[in-house]
Amino acid sequence: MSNTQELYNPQSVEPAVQKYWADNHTFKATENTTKEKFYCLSMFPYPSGRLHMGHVRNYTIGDVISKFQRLNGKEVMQPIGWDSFGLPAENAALKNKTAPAKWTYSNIEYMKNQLKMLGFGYDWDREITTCRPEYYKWEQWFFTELYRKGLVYKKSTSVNWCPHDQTVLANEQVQDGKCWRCDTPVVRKEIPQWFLKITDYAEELLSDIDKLDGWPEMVKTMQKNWIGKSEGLTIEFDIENSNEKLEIYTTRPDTLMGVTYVAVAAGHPVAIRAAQDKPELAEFLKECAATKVAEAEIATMEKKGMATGIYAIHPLNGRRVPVMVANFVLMEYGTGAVMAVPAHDQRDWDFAKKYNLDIIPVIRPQDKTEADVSKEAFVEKTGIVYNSGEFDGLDFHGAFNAIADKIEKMHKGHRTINYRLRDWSVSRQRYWGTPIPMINLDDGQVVPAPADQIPVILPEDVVMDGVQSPIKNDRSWAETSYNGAHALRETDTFDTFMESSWYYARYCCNDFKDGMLDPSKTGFWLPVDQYIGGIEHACMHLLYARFFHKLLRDAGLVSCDEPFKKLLCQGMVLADAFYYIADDGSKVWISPLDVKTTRDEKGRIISAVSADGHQLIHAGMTKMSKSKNNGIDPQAMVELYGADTVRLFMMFASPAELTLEWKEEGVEGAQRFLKKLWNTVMAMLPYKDLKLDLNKLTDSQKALRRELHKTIAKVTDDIGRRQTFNTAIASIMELINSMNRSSQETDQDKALIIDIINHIILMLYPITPHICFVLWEKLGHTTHIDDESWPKVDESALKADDMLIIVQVNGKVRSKLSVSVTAGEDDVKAAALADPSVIKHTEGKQIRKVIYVPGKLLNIVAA
RNA sequence: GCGGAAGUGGCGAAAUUGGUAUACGCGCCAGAUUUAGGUUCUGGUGUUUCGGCGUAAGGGUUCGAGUCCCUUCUUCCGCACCA
Repeated sequence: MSNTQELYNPQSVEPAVQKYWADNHTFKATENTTKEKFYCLSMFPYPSGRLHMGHVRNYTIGDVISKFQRLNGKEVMQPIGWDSFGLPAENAALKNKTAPAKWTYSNIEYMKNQLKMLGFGYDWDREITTCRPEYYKWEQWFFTELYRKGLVYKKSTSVNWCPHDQTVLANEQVQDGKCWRCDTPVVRKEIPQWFLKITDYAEELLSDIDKLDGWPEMVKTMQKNWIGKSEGLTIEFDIENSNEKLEIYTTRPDTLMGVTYVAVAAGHPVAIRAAQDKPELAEFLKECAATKVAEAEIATMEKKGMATGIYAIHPLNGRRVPVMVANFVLMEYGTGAVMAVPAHDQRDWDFAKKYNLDIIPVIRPQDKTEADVSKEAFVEKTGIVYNSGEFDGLDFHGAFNAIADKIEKMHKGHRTINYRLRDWSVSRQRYWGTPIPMINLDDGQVVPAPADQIPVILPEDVVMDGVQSPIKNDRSWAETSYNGAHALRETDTFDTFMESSWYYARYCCNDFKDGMLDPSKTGFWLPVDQYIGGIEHACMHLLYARFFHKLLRDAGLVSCDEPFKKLLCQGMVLADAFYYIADDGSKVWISPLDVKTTRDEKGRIISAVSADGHQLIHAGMTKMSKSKNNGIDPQAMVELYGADTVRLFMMFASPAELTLEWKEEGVEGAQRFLKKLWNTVMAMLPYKDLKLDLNKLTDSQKALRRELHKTIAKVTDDIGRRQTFNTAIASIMELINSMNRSSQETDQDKALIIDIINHIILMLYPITPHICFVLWEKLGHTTHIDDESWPKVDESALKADDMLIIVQVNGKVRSKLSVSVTAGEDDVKAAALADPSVIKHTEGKQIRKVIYVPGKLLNIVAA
């Protein structure tokens, strides 16, 4: 390499290319009807202050897909915005003695520049910031519309309550059952909240999952399970010496005759009434209220219960069964009461053993006369009913129907389709969110805010006290009037999932002033062709957005049934974590950037030492986090290696759906690849105008050109269909390796290499756009690479004269034969049987069978 | 607890429809270049008693299994107020 040759310097290349894109509005999307549209969307970031590697991974994937589709002739819209309401802003405001709004806006400014440094092709004219009234006013308007349609209601539900601060806590703010601010034990408390009737759409949300061809199976399965449709029976139990009824729901009516007790939630009216004259029960109800409102918490805690002293009457056999209060029964699910069949439900069995309740088996295995329930419950649905009088001998379905018929005839219940999905509680008792546009009149009536009071503006210049929302503290904010009468505004704000449920639609018309959405624009762009985000959103965000989309459709604002055609869920970003134990016994975590490792001959890490000389323990690869001090700052990486290197590494190191392990050596490898590419192009520049004559190719030139076109086919398929970006890059690397090994003597050789280089640069452009932009220019092209087309496969180049046949004997590879593509099965068989290695392994044996997979493999079965 | 994934060399991974296990990269080893270190270049790199054996463990289907079926183990993600 000559000293005068220009070196690869991403720090000068990248800002220049980014400036060109900004000046020329290269990535502006218009409703250009001559091209097919492609809407590519990455989940918008919460503006936490700085971009993290998870963002960079998400947005790199989105940008690669966008630039690929662009070269494939699509009108691509790739927008970006800020999911800017939320809890962290309140905490940060308190810590930094500022206001959530101010903190949020300055974060947005900072992060916007970080996004620009990475070369993402966003249409910045479509930017959305959800905490701006121009955005949330439409959300408020829409909510009042839903209220008028009867899709909004108010009911009481449990929240985490800190008795000391007199405030509601998020699950995140409850640590070990205590308030994170004051360490007071947290209790559950019932407060009235606004709900959206997502259950009205449960059936459609479930059945439309089958339309989502472009979604990963696992996400669809998770959503189906989340919605949790079941068919069962609602049954009324009479209460002894009372007119009250106890309503329960079961999916196992076949076991009804085995009910030995009924369990109710601690908040159930029957439990509360029973506790009035039983102090120990009242004490137990209090204990039950002392847990967090998280399902995982409740499902894994010790199951506890207490008898109420009340008895229910079995609707079929009249048996007196005790009513128990159980800490694992939730008021939020179903009716807040369950029937218990300890013989055929493991949780009921454990509970019955613990509290000495009867266990009566009523289902036996098909091949036995009795079920053994002495050690565990018999939970199979495949058994036969017994001990159940007239229902004896029936199977699950037979018993289900017979018992359901009987209960319905007795007017003691009815068949019910039930969903695990619960209505969406949208009220939050926090400040930094969209004010709920409802008004409480002095006479107790609640009405939606009239159109002329929308937007209900959230004041931005506030002082946080760390406990109570400023709009709850400031009564004057709530003061309003309704039809001339005095009234008070709702001071709760919306769940932030509200904003993220429709932002994708607003991007189509972010400056539209006459309504929430412009149907002519949403009709053009929607549905989103490709959505990209983390798997952690599989159930909640993606389900809420699908629900909202159907609400928007029913309001005539969008015209399709589903918002996201294709979905890609990217994996987390991990990094090495190292620590040493300090004198006080605590772990001191050292950033992987400050650790020196030594390896043995195999490359295993044998020791790790920190910059200040501490021997470190390697805790393995874990999710990047503050607590383990293993977060890698994307900006520092871009400054050190350049955006193209960071992007290349991210796309190459693992498939998009799997976790990505951040390794400095790997990043260096990506940079080495780009340097080599740069140097190769520089060295070939003098020959850039040589033309390839396809009629005069030698055999080895034909072979290399075949490899080029095979690579084009593979990269096109890998990026466009399979979305396996890592293998696309690997095959480009293989092509470069072959090219470097090839002869470079003649003008034809050099012309072929120039041809290959031009194709490689086009294929790498979606991944490493800056270097490709510059190299394309240097190769003398008169148009910019942004305006080029994706390379096409020349089918004639793929034709080969020979093919490789794998020859196996009894399934083990014994030989590889190169035969003419015209060879048939008999030719291949004859050649294989003449092969010395095959002869050696078939000697003295009889050939029983020969299996031929045309053009690929021949297996000789010999014994 | 419930629901969803993942497990292949020293490491990240590849093998797309049941048909060559380990492509590509990292690391490591050796050599060349360099005053030295780094850089760069070239070659090697699952294991082995050289028959084989090898895809978390065990079993099964098949001419043929990383891939399909059954059992078990381990790790990760979500569980409704973090976003």
